[in-house]
Amino acid sequence: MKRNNAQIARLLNELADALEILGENPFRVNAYRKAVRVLQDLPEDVSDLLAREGEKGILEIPGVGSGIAKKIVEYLQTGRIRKHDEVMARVPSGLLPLLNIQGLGPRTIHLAWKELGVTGLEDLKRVIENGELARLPGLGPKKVANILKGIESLERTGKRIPIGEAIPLVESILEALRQEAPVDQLSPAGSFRRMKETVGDLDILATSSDPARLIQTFVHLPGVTRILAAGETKGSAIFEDRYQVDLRVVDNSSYGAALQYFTGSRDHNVHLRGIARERGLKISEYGVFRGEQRVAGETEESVYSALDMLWIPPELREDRGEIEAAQEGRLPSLLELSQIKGDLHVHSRYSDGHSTLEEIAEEARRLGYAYVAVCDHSRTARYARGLEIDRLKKKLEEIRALNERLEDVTLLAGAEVDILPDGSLDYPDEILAELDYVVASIHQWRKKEDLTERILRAMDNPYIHAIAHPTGRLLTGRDPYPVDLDAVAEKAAQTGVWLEINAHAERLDLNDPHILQVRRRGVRFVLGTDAHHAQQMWMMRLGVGMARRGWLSPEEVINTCPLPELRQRLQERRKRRSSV
DNA sequence: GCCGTTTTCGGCCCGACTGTTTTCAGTCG
Repeated sequence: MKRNNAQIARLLNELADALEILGENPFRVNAYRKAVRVLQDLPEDVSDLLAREGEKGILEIPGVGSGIAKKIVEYLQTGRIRKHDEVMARVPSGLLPLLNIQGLGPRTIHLAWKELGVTGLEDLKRVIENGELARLPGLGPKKVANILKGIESLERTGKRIPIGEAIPLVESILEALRQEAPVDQLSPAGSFRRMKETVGDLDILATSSDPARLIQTFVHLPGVTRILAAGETKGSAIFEDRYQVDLRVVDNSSYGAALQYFTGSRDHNVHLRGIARERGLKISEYGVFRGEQRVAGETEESVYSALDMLWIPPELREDRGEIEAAQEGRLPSLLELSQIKGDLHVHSRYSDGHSTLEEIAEEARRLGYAYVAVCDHSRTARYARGLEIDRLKKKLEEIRALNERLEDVTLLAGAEVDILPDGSLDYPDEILAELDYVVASIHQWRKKEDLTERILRAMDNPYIHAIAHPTGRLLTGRDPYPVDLDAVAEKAAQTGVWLEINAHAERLDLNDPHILQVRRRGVRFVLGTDAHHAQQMWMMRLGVGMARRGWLSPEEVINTCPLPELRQRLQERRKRRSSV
């Protein structure tokens, strides 16, 4: 996210928190939160936008009207937002984080503050312990116990879950429910189904001949450490002290409406509801209604169709233009996992991977791939047992020999070559020329170093095909390194270098906002799992998820090519550069 | 605070669940 956008989003979010605790009009609070989400998603820094188009450009950001536009401009000019300062002066800052406690909302925080003088977490724990909180009107022992558990849960984890971590859990739950309970239809929903890079709660939707029994089975599955709710239509449980999973059971006639509703995103649904209202329709999780009459709901297709639009793939449902595209019949034909012909970034035992070439080939065959590129680290990457040239040559020989024996799958001799501080590459050109496929990447950099120039220079080398994990971010813990992605994308389009969508669960780099930012420049993308064990090659589906969220069609992704075409393209890149 | 092919004012998604209630408020998604 752009720096000014991130800062303004943070201030507006604080402002929203504080106003909520003060009891301000919830719609106003919501307007701030909406602006926060839009700013976080905006591909351009608002200062650039202001410089280029003036305040009118700011006003064109959806969800930003005159009030918030003024605050954005004020921040850019003074570094502050007066309204934020004023409101923050009225609310103890220690109260804001309390909104993250499950079971505790703004009304109760307000009450505890005004009645008991609570100004932070320590105060809150005190009035829970001494029983004061439970004596407030509307509260009682059970609510307070619930809040206490919310505090414990937040102190234990509180973090969003990477999608790659959620997938095995959700699939094991779905499997268990199919085996042990009366289920008919069953699907994940929520941000998990939209393949967001991190998910909060996990949502599952089902139909059943015996909903009560299904819900009871669910909340008593192995792994459940706490039951939050178990009603007629909804069960909610914490798995392994960490993952909240909600199961909702609905009637077959409203399954599609419920799936649509619980898949979200919230912004997508709000937008849909607005369109429904204009047409005298009402959408709920039970269906689409005209007055009392249900006009759609059995399938998701029927819901979208009732609003005169095409069914929208879940990965697009973020209110980023997909609704307009669906109305105008111009939704993209999205990349599918089944179209991926090979993995173009896997490590072997030669460097820091754990699988042999045979094991990698076998897994590729099992996944139905035609090829897989084994890209081990180059010599400078000593921490990762990067290959000296003699070992690289030995690997080349082994790959050639193995390819003689392999029938369905071809191994491509590759390397993940470090881009050195001066922008040169970690192997000489004559060595790179012997390799089928070369990705270049940065693993070491100085604090505050702007890496743009280094990457741009590397792209002048005719022997590299792609830039691996172009922003260097790690999903949990490390921000992107300072790099001007627009400049990189522009050069990539010029030179025919591809940009990697690194599908590793800990990276997802590029992610969907990055992809949306750069794809309009006409760059091509390549997917690689960066697997360090053959068993990690399943993560390709995470990369496909990012690509779909980035609106990519198969033509934009190199590894949808069959092997002969891929070889041709690999050669073209080298010819193209040498003829310039 | 935002927004507008019925609106520049009056809406803004809305239902489930729980706990505290004696008909509903708070929280959540």
